[in-house]
Amino acid sequence: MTKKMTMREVAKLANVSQPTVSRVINGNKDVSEEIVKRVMQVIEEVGFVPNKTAQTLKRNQSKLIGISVTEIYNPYFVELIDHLESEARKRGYNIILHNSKHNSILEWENIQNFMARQIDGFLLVPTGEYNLPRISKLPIPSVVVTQSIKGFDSVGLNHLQAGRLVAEQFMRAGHDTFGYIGIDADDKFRGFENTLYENQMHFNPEHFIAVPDGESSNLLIRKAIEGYLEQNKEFPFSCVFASNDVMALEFMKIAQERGIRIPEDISLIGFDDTYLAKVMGISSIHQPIEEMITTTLTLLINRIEQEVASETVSIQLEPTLIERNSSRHRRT
Amino acid sequence: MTKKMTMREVAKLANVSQPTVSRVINGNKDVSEEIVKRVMQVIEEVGFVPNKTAQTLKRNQSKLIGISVTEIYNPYFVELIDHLESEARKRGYNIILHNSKHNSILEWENIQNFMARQIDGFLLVPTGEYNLPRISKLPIPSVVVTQSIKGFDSVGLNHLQAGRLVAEQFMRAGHDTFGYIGIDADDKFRGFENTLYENQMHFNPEHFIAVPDGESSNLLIRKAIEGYLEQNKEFPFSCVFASNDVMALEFMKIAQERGIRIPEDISLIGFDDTYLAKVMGISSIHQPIEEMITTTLTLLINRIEQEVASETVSIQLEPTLIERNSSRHRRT
DNA sequence: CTGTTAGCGCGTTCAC
DNA sequence: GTGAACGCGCTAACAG
Repeated sequence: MTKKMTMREVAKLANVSQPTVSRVINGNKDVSEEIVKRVMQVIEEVGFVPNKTAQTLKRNQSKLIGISVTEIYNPYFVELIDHLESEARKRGYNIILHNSKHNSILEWENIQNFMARQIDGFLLVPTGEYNLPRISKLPIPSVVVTQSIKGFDSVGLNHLQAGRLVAEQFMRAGHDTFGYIGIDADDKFRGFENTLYENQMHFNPEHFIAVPDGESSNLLIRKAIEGYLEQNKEFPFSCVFASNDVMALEFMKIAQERGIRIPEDISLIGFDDTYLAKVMGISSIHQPIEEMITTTLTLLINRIEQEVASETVSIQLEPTLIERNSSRHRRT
Repeated sequence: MTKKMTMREVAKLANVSQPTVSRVINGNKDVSEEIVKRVMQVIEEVGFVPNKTAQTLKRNQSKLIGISVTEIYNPYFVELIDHLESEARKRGYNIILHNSKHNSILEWENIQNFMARQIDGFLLVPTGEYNLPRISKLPIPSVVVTQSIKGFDSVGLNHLQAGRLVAEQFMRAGHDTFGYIGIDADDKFRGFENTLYENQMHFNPEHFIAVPDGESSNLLIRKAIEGYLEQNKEFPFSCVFASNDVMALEFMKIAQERGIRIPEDISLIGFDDTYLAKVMGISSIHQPIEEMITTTLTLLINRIEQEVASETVSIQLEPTLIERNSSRHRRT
């Protein structure tokens, strides 16, 4: 256990002044080769690493970006975080991850902590509307990911279009009774429903399997679906759209246990196109995660570096439907 | 966008000196009620949050714990991170997450970054032995999780015992040809193999399906298993132990595609007891994650707070076998 | 080219 | 009880 080194100690060992060490580290050209070599030598030997916390204080920027997600048991968010970390690193930033667990109070605590840690800006998968007003008053920029919100910088998916893609696919395959599994009647549901209406089809509200809001707990999802089955004896539809892959997977398992064949008896399409869908052969709406991350980061970093507060930007990316076995069946 | 506040500005607004604000925030008793109220009032109004980066500099402790994992696509690590975050928060610490992606170079960079960010200590799921010597020379404490390493503070699972449990279960069910899917002949494999030998059974080395080291990529795992099948026409064993749930799941999928029934034709036991195993009904070795986290954090925080360098501690937790459908079949 | 000086926001002596 | 002065490790401005 060697001691923690400071620039002053390095300076002493190299027989130079402390600011000179700073110049060497920051690649300032105005230092003689001779001294650069001497200083680097010492740095190597003692394993000196500059104290970013002091740099932050001095430069008034931490090169830290916060990300607050609502949960991490949904593999979609894991992918998001993973890509974000790599991409941010490439651009010279580190990330601080916080999980709000669908809890607005916790979300606000997380953001306070972001502020305390002097992050330069943050990304947010919001728990709801609750904190948005205060967030917009914060002295640092933020971008909402996954959803697009008016009046906020945000990068999301065109959920209406996603619902439309699914509806069209189901209709094309000859279905005329439709099911939905999700938390509430959000945009992806509306896109789904509207498209059906536009085509003289009908979505029966009783075919909506409502899952309680909160973490993607397999148990809760299972309960919701089984509860639904108890009331209805069987699934009164020939195809179903699940609002995320975790729900789709759980539906598939329950169907299998009951001897319901997928896709022959019921076609299934999920959402997020996570590895769960890939492994299990579940058709799913693909979100362009990488594009989403690069777009989001570019936007955020622009806000950070040019403090000019211009109009808020709300970007929508386009979904695509990845077809796999779970919906490869044509009804006749 | 209000401006970022400092103690000095709060002090001015409350007509007190900056140190007084500091006292109020840190709950110092020697401040008159009157002033406490006045200062708190201002703090509320302007939304002041103390700058932790300055506190870190002054106090020489950041209340930050680093965690470096080798991957995050294995749900086991996600659970680990999630529990760690909550538990650390309870104890007044935040965490910084880094992913080494099974890359020792990256791992070292991550650790350097930890140092730069002034973390107080860190947890490590090591990529291998490569960085261990330098890590032990660092001026801050660290604890290895998931494995127990001699000469290091570490908290791991008794992998030998885990392998033993699986072997015993398979033998009890009447199997006499055994398969294994994993990266190399690690402890869990050795425990498995040894137990077989002790019982006059034989593990045929050709029944070892080797998966390349690296991220738990479903694709790589699939390739490895399919490659094995090509060479052997069929699986030459009636039961198989997979060294993590991701591999177990992939094996199960491939078996299903080939019409091999699980558990009737082949019994399957996985490792980590993640939600993948739960959802898919795969038997699995359970790691007591919560106990592991609390033990690890207690150890690390002790090291942080009492700088007395005593003997290194190496703790092994006991695994349990969770039986599900994938191994519920008795051979006769 | 290099060293001296000042100050980022905060906590911690010290006087008063 | 409260304020003035100092310093944590670093960068930036200015001398020389």
